[in-house]
Amino acid sequence: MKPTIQNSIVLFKALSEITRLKIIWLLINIDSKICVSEIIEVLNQPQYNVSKHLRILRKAGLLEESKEGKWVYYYIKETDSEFILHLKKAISIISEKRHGC
Amino acid sequence: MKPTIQNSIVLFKALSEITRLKIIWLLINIDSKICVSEIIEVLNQPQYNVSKHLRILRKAGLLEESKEGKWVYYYIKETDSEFILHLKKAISIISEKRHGC
DNA sequence: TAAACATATGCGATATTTTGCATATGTTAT
DNA sequence: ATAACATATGCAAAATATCGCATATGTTTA
Repeated sequence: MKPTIQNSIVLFKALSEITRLKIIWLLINIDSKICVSEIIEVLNQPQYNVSKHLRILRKAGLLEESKEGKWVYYYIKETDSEFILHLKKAISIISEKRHGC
Repeated sequence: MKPTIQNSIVLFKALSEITRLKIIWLLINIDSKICVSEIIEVLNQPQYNVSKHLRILRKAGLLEESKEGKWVYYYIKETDSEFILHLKKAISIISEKRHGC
């Protein structure tokens, strides 16, 4: 299905914040799931902000979560949306330098 | 050249506002230049806002302008950035419904 | 059961973005 | 030169997003 312009805005907004874009970039590039505490460590951001940003990414349809005991893992949601596939390809091109720290 | 994460943020922000996304969608889909007053008419937005949004899109590197007499025409900037090319492909997929009015 | 750990969320403070208005700039027509 | 038209811009107000803190929820370990 083609996205509406409103859908598209939600996705572009989700990707317009640096911590969120770093999370997505990381997940696309490592190509596996990762738990919240690892994201906090890699990006060096407070727990509550990482948590809020993950929620926004999940609501936008970019991520999914799986709860495993104490931990919550996040991973890139599978999609057949051409729109999202193009966005992912774009993100995978972003330069690697200085994403953590 | 690969974009930095900061470059990417500028682009995603530029595309995160509905009037701006509509302008880009329009220009990609008509595949020609268009003058400011036409954009104002099609999108039914005040002149000063259209003008400001065009400026943001131009500064982000998505549009270029050409002044012709009284009028200023805007058009999609040619690029060889793979990142921007993927974004354009994504945008061209967005559903046509209700972009004006 | 209590403590420790991992994550989420409500709310006010702060920062950023967008809007609306007034006005400026530049061009063409009379 | 003046008027009419097309577009741009500065600034304050309004709207929105983000952050920081406190605290809540849920899970495991002692």
